Amino acid sequence: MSWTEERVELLRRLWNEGLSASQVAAELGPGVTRNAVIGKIHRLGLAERAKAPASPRPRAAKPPRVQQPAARTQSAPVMGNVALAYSPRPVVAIAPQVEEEDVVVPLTARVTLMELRESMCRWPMGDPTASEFRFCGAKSPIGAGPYCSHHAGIAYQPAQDRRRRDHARIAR
DNA sequence: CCCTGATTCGC
DNA sequence: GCGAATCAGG
Repeated sequence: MSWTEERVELLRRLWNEGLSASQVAAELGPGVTRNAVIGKIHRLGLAERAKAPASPRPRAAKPPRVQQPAARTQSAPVMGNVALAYSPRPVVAIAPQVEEEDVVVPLTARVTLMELRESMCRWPMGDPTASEFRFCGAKSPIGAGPYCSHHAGIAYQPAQDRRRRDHARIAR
């Protein structure tokens, strides 16, 4: 890939939005590294941003906050074609309202590609083409394999045992 | 270990 | 110009 005008503009916008280099790189698509972004940022001379907090790590949701805004203030009605409007992914994870959904073995984290670490289970969950696509994300043994113990158990089964097993639940 | 941006330097 | 490798730091 190359730094086309569009991509540079996107780079500028995202960078000025305050996204980190790695986040910008992720938005620009696979194949773009944070180094590439940082390099370009410097070449463009857009280094120091308005605010460059040293390490704005997303804070893990802490709030036992049980207070509900009595009536959520209506957000202003959006007008016009909003389909193409840029809407940055929330930098801070939404408070994990741990629904009782997947109470199955691995207390999965459900991570995005960006959030995926080497130590996390890469078991795909859901439609890879959908934006909601996530990986299991549960902790997987050090350098053991790509999956957590639960999914490893599913992935690596003796051929016989696997015959005609329930293939329905791909996302599990 | 996770991450951040900055710099260098061969290509 | 580009960006991987590296550095320095939280």
